[in-house]
Amino acid sequence: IAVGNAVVDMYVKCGSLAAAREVFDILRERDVISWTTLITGYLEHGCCEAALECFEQMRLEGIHPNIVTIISSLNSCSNIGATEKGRILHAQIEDKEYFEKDLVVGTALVNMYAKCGSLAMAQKLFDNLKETRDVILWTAMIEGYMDHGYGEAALKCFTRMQLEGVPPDMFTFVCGLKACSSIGATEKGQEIHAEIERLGMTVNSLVGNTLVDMYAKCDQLILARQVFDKLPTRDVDSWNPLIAGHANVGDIGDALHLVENMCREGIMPDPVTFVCVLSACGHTGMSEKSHTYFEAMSKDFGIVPALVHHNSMVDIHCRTGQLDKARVLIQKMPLSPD
RNA sequence: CUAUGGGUUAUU
Repeated sequence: IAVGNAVVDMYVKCGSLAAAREVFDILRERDVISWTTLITGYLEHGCCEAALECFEQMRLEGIHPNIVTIISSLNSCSNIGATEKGRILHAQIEDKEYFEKDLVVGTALVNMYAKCGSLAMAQKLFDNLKETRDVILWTAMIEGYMDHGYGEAALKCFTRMQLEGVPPDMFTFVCGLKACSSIGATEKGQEIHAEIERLGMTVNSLVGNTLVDMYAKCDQLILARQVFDKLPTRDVDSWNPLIAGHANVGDIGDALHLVENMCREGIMPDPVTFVCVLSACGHTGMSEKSHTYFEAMSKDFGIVPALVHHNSMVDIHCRTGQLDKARVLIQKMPLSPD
């Protein structure tokens, strides 16, 4: 049975969920590890509903979930915002008081409640963990506040973490910067920026790109540009926030210049770049130009317009009062409108 | 050394 489980796990880790399922289905015996391996496989492939169905199926077949199964399933709930199911899983933990104080279980619970927007519950469990709190737990809590519109609370949490002597890592910095973006806290952003510089973490492309995004979202385009210019490597994800920043303040000309410069450096626009460009058209009422860019997307750059792009086109025509045209666009969409 | 915890950019 351990060999069979290892084979299922191997296929999961190789990214072949179908093969994993096939082997799982012909196993002569299945234990809690077989099921948990499959459930985690669905989770890792983003099939969270399937993962949760699998959890139910397992119970129907009389296999009792253990704490690992629960942690994995809590993650599925986090990813799809399945609060009720998450609450039920939480209640199903045997030795709940014991496991709530376990860092891994506690973090999975805090993360689940935070992602589902039950911040009070997340905070309560977080407080309960007291001495053992590590950077991952802190980051889950900060991200929860940040993602639900509580930028101030997120920053307070970020500060408290440092006061308690837990050093932030790149994930924490990214959350802190996003919290600044969400409330336009330029000064706090600069403070965090200075710290990132001190630690030499600007060489990390994720952190560097997030800094550009933070300044751009705070409408500090000059500062955004300064960070951008100092990035050791620039990819499309470094250009996009800068382009979006200009697009959002209505600088369509500057936004387009940036796109040109990017192309000149050999970096091709991606679907996000075009959302920025189309959004800029919307903000400046350029409904005619938008068709040019929309067509160039597939013709010149080989990017198949996604739903967001079609939605942007609809938005542009609504903003310019061309509701009839917007209606036609919706009707003629090659994708099903949302 | 068969399964388990946090991550960046865009439209409404």
